[in-house]
Amino acid sequence: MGRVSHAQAEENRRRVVDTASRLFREQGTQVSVADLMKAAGLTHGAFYKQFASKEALVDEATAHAFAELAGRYAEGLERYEGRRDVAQQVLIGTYLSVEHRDGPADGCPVAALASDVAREGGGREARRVYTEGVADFADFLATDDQDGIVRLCTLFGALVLSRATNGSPLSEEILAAAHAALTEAG
Amino acid sequence: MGRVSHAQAEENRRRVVDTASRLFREQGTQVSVADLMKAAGLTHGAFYKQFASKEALVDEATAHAFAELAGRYAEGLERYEGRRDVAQQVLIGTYLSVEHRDGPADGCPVAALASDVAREGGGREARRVYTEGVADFADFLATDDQDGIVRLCTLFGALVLSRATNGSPLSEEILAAAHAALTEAG
DNA sequence: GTGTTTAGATTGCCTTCATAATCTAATTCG
DNA sequence: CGAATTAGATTATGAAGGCAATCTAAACAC
Repeated sequence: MGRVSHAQAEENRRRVVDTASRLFREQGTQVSVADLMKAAGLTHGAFYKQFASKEALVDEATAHAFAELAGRYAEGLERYEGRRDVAQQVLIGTYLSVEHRDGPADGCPVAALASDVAREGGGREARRVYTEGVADFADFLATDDQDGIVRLCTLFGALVLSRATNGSPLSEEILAAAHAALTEAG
Repeated sequence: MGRVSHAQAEENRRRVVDTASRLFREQGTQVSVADLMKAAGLTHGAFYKQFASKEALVDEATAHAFAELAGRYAEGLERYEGRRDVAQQVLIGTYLSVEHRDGPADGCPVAALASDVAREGGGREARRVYTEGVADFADFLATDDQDGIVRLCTLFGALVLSRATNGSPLSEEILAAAHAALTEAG
């Protein structure tokens, strides 16, 4: 109840950010501070000792999610030793999987946060981080004869549409069609 | 202000649905009943004389938005006398315009409602209507040598990403890149 | 070890939400 | 014209929202 060690407090803070970054991706940034803190195993009153406002947390959680994503494809590039086309194909395969569709919480923040970022005010940190993440992702997806931006649109669009149509067979058709298109002329 | 004529009441109801379909596309389905009714020129108390619940209105407004969309490309097909490729190119041009990016309120519901529909419960009417709309849209976009689903993913993905990155030059780059890709091998 | 600091809990404030009941006036129907 | 109906306004209710003040106990500094 009372106080807790510096180390513990920092770990708690990290857990709040991590939980937020997952919950925001899953349910949107409008999840309540109370629900969020409950999910992190704390009470909502503890929140404002660590964060200035909910907005500040949204910014921080967004950055956290994008840092994770950046790490993931840096890791992929490293594993395939600069064979970028192979790393791309592997990523596309997992990106367009039903697991990714059904698990937005630890999935791509570009897909999960698109509408929240779009509806936020224009001058926000979250938007800057998001835009940077989109640019990096597009760079990663570029091929010799195809624009990375266009490939990202297709990849991203397929995931978001498959989520919105989930429950209908169309959802899987979307994943399959986009996968085929993105792997043929890679 | 007491009662109002049958005709007036029906027109009011229509205005509420229409306002809702615009506001939901612009700000998401979590806009409050009070704000919605104020925008429609009525008080929030009047709402429940016409609609069973907010959920019911979401369903109805979603269907309304999609009916409008269906009308729009039916009209396009008609205007170009079955020249489907021409109708497609015209639609793609307006779809990937900055006007469409900046005006979600009377824009494509597939793009505007994607995340709201995805986060709604699975068994909802809005989701069924949405899925049907996606299928129809994909059919409309198909070409001889390209899958309509994939083209829809690219088109839709570009618009949503350009909205989320709006304010950065990347936003316009996305629109331009997708436009080029979708018009070259049409 | 004593005193200060502080993480987290508890509680409360004020706003906003969806929904409902009551009130009011006008329209519709006989 | 008069009675019944009803659209919309007003007001109420209870839940949930963000945020802040206070409380408490443990961790640190000395």
